[in-house]
Amino acid sequence: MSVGIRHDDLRRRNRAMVISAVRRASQPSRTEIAATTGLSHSTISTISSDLIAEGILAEAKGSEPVSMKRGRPQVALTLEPRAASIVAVVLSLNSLSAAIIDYAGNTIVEDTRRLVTQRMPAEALIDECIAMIRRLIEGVATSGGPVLRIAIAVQGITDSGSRKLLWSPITRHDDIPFADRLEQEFGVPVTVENDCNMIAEALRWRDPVRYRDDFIAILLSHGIGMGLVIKGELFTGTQSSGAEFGHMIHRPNGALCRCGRRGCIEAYAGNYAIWRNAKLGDENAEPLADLSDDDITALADAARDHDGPEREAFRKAGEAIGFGLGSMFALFDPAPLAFVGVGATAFDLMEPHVLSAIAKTAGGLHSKAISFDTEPNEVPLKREGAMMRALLHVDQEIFAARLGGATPASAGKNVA
Amino acid sequence: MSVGIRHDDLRRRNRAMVISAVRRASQPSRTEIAATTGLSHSTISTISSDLIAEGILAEAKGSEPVSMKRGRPQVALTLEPRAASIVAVVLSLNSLSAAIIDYAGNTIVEDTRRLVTQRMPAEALIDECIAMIRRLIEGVATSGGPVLRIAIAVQGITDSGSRKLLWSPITRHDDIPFADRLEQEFGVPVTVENDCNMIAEALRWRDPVRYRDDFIAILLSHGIGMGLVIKGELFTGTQSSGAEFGHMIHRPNGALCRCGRRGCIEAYAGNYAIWRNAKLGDENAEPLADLSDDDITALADAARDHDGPEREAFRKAGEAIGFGLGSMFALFDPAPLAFVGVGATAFDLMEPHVLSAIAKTAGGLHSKAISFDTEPNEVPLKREGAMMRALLHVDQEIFAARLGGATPASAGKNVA
DNA sequence: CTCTTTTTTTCGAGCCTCGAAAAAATAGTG
DNA sequence: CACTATTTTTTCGAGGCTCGAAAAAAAGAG
Repeated sequence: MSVGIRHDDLRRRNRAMVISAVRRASQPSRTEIAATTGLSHSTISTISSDLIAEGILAEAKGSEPVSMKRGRPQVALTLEPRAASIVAVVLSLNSLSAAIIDYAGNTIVEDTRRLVTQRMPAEALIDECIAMIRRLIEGVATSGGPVLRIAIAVQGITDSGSRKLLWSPITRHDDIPFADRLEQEFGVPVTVENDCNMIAEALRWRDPVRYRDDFIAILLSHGIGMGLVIKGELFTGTQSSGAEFGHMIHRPNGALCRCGRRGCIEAYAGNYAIWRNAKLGDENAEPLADLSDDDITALADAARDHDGPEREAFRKAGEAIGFGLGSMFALFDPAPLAFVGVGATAFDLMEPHVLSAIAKTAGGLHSKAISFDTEPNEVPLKREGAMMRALLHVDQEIFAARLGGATPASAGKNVA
Repeated sequence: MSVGIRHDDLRRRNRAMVISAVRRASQPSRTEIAATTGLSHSTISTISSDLIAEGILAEAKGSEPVSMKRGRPQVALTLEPRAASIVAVVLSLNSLSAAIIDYAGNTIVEDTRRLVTQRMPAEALIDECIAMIRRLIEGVATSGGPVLRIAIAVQGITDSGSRKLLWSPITRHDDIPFADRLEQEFGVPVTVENDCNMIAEALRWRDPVRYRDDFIAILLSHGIGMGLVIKGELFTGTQSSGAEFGHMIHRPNGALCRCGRRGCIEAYAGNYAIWRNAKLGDENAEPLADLSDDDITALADAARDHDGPEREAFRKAGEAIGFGLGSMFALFDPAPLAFVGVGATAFDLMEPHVLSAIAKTAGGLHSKAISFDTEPNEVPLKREGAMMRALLHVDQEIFAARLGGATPASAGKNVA
């Protein structure tokens, strides 16, 4: 059971609230923070002056004095960019990219490389990550705050502790201990998380009005991924990263899936499945290893142009997604949807079939709560998501907990 | 966003911890509470003497001095039965039952009636509840603490605020405002919740070792219901009680379901579906309104006795449940399962097919985490679940929040 | 009867948040 | 340009809460 609240937890939590309020709002004043947190002005004043003294927050000097009201003007608080930095890594099929990002969320430097991930040993994958991160860190050695966290977004299933890549389509190897190895190497906490979960995290920050407490991000690419936010929390499995929408069963004993099983949603709606249905008309054909985005847009163009196997393939994909969503909605009710990835460019071909399938399910009851949005480019979302995860960790676990003025890492600046 | 922690929240939360520790453990001493909550002995001492002074807890006098160690013996703390009482109501197809239960969880008085729920107007359902509760309360007017909460467990879907019965197989009417009407009538907070969720809550208290942070209770009866606990929390929909396992889609456009749609799991695994498959062999036949338990056990006996349509019907049921579980496990990983209700007596007929279906899904990966347990009698579980919900509310929301010595019920004592 | 051991209570110290009042900083006003 | 009204931020004392240490309480052991 959860443990009692000690006296020092209180400060820690309220510091976390203040930091979080500053990260969320754009340059809030102390008064605004008091309003959103419900804490008193005196408390906010104390905490924020501590945070400023510690070099975590700063007063925004040169900004617009937007108020134009009478009275003492509000002073906007910002995150101090040099308080820390983090590394966001995105590892996908045949591609690795990494960026160093400051505490305010500005990218300082980034790099991308093509790899042949499926032919590399597990160790080589780890080594490539380490090498890229090391190059980036060395390149910016002098500027910026200390790196306090590394977050990796990866295609595949990770453990619920975000330490290992349990299974991934980008490699034949299992249980790759990214977090342990990178922590050894850099002496900084590291997490590996599912890329679709990171996409969901990113959407929340991009459009907090639309994507608030409950929404679903579905990645339509070679496979089908999902990131799920329910009741304000990223939804993960109890043992793994979970939320494997693509491997819910659409038709028992149905089409052959890349995972080796049959009837998964992905086996109807993944790019390889659409291609297979359109070109081969054989649900049991071995899935292709990779397809270019152009292959898919070509299929979509053909489907838009004339009736035929292409159009039918997209219909089947939409149907599989719709029934799958209907089953999910039976569990937790409908929520706004974002379709991400190259498949989203063809979503117009699937949408009517998605909707008609949902209408045949329990989810159809509240179909007003369903809305679709599409975002073809998933890459920046993955990076933003990993970035936000890392920054939030620094906010909540590191900076909120620095009590008593003892600020070990950052060379003597605060303490006043 | 969540609000900052005020100074008085601290006491409230720690009082809640202490009460919860006493309810969970059997008669813990102050020392044990300090250990499980992580709070200091002095804090526990202060809080528990407050709670005793307020008449919420009591020292167990006549109990066994079980220790036999040296030193000052521990004094066991108990819940004071007369601190409060609650009403637990269970409303099912053609049956209404209610009980008054004291703060320690002992049933003081109970009653059950048969009703013809499907022919009653919505108002009549509410009125029957009110009448039964009123009779019970008047019967025990003098003894026991004041009624502080009423919890109703009902078949069907409720709203996420637990105020209304949105839809139910027991009546043709929708949106029945049980909570509002009963609150008006009794002046006490009331909740209506899905019965399967209450079953899950009850299992947690019956066997906290097996059913801890993650487990699934599936009710096999006329329809199929589910109560889901994930990461220690009862899982509900965002707008409704959710967790409608029975209406996940097993076969798109498949068998006719009681809900009017097609291919739901329930349309293969509900009692009416098994009966229909065994007797009529027609998936499209209109579902029967009701079946007796004997009808099902007769089918099960026949299926055990010889191969034939009965055995095949149970096979189809097991398959539907298995694929459904597999799809759920794709979302949040496998968890221990409890099959509850009359269908559980026939679970031996379904189990191999459930397992073989799961093995064909992503859930099959971690099949070691799956364990089955059966409990044929769901009625006491529903009542216990409703009881625990009500008691926990009193613990957490009412008694934990009685701060500042203002204890209306108990005459002035603490404050020192 | 005294000593040892364990539990529970008491007491002062140290934090934390809060409200009220003071200080700071600006726009309006004549 | 001095003064006033207004709004934000800081300061300060009060009140609460938890904690650790020490004291008190309540047994069994010898």
